[in-house]
Amino acid sequence: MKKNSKQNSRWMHGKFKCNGYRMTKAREAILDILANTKDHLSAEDIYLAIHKFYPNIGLTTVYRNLEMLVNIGIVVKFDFGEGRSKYELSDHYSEKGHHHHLVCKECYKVIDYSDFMKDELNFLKNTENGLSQKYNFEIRDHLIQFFGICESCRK
Amino acid sequence: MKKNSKQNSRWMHGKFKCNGYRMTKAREAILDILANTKDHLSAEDIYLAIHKFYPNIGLTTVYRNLEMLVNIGIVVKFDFGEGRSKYELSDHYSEKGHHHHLVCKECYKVIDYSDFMKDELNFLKNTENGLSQKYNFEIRDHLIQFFGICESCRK
DNA sequence: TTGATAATGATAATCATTTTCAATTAAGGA
DNA sequence: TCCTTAATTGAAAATGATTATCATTATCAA
Ligand SMILES: [Mn+2]
Ligand SMILES: [Mn+2]
Ligand SMILES: [Zn+2]
Ligand SMILES: [Zn+2]
Repeated sequence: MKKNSKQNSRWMHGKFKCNGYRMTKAREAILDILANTKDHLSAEDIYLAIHKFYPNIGLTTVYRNLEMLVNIGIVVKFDFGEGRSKYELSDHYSEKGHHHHLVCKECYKVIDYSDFMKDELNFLKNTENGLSQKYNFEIRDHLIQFFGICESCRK
Repeated sequence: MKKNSKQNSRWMHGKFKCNGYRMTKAREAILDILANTKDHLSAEDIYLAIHKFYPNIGLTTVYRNLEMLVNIGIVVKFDFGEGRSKYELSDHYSEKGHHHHLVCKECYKVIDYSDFMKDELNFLKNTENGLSQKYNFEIRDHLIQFFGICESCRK
């Protein structure tokens, strides 16, 4: 596992405790993997990565913990159309910060972008206000994705 | 099935033929169901609806045809986080026109909206231009969804 | 150190979606 | 209308991701 395992476990400890959860090796390891990749990983990807260091942590545990981490808002789950979910640290806990995705319909490559966020914010502020009012719907999150063909698939 | 089966089959015929596909009872029926609902239906929903009129059309056929209809752009497939895909006539072939969705995280109710499309268009034009240029990515579609809590789940 | 209980792992079960393959059918020309 | 042929279909089995079970283990506040 990477260098900053210790730090991670520390700042997470609080978050976990106040939700009635315990800090375990598996959770530490999952967060570590996610904190040290720029990719969007499947449950199995994470399982395999962890398996090298902790061969006794099972795929089931990875699934269970990912669900929990998604619930408390530390991890985000995505469906890019591949037939299995991909996970990533949520904006607030990631170096990436708030961002969205370009998804290649051909090879499923995913590109993070955080350009034009000023425009987005502007658009969302107005739209979210209007929608939540009109439909009496309390908006919590938004999902924005662009689908198309990536550079290498175009050649 | 509903009244306008005949019309549907007619305007579709052309689209199918020029793609090398044939017009079959199953396809006619699927389009009929989709054209006459405001809901977002799962493959099984569609299968069950068809089954009343054509008890010999199987779920497999529904899946196969939905995939084909998605490929030629007549139907759109959505993942609202429920664990199974939902289908809807694509904007161009639906009375709804271009729209997006509010999805309740609690009960998975889906609300169609087509408000603030002027703002959206404005935002997208600029953003899509910038992104496709910067990442050398040919944008084909966009997905915008708002997640939150619906009126009845809030009570 | 200990007790209550959260968490785990191996396994089996679910469940949506696909694959297989032999039988059927749509469509265009004779 | 009749034929030919390739597209389409249905039943059944297979796949593959995710979840449920349950006995065992680990965490952590007291
Ligand atoms: Mn990302
Ligand atoms: Mn819709
Ligand atoms: Zn690609
Ligand atoms: Zn709801």
